[in-house]
Amino acid sequence: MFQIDFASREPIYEQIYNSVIKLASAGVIKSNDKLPPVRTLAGQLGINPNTVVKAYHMLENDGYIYSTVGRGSFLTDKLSKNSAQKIMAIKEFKEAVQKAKLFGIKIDELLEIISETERGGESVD
Amino acid sequence: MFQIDFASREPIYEQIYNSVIKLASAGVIKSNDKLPPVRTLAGQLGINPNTVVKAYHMLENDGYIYSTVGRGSFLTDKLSKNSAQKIMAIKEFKEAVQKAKLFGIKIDELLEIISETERGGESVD
DNA sequence: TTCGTTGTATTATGCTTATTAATACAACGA
DNA sequence: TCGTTGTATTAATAAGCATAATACAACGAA
Repeated sequence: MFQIDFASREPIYEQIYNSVIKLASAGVIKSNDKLPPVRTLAGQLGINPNTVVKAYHMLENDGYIYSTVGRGSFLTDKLSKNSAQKIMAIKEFKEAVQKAKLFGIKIDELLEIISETERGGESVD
Repeated sequence: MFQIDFASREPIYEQIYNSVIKLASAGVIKSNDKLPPVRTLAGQLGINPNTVVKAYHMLENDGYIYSTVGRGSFLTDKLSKNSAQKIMAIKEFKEAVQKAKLFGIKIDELLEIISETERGGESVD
């Protein structure tokens, strides 16, 4: 479910953080769902448990998950499928398209950028 | 003229690089304008000359400035106001795509938004 | 209660990158 | 010639990321 790009400049703990948001946004995981235990996820990804801990702490700090010793880490409802953040992202994308148009950037260029991003980005499934 | 955020995760040399593009985009600096000498800028920003050198080298590599020993560093015409704005717009568009991806927005949705924008913008009557 | 599960905390280490430091050299123009 | 300025080099320092190895604390089930 989680996938890490070790070549990326983006820190692993941040990739995990983003993965949780992506998975929640895509509806793959939902409120109150349990995340993999730190040791388990670390094992699956072949990384150090501390790195997972760091990501989980960030998520908890931001109110996206809550953790209890002995039970595990669970999604809050802050990351429901149609969150305000998703709406914001769409809005910002629209603005970026407008601005690009304003400066005479061709549609083909935008499409090219999107497909580049697609190739470069990590897949989440 | 240049401003650095020491708290930012973005490296200083990268901030300088982006500053030059932004300044050109805003028309504050123009083609053939001279940039501050590395030692001067380093002094003003309170950083090491090598850091400025790194930024200037990147800019030169990308064809945005040209440098001559004894004379200084100057803007090329690749960074005229319009092209600088275009470069900025592309950067912002890339960021918007990344963010959209983060929240699980599908490519099809992005394409749809683009074509909507296209339809809306072409209605000239 | 015991025991496995799981989050949390700590300390040390290695690695990479960013930045600084201190010089020296080379080319340009007045 | 001499000040200005870009370039090059080598070393040292600092910060962030990740690993390693443990230990402790709380929860729930048997």
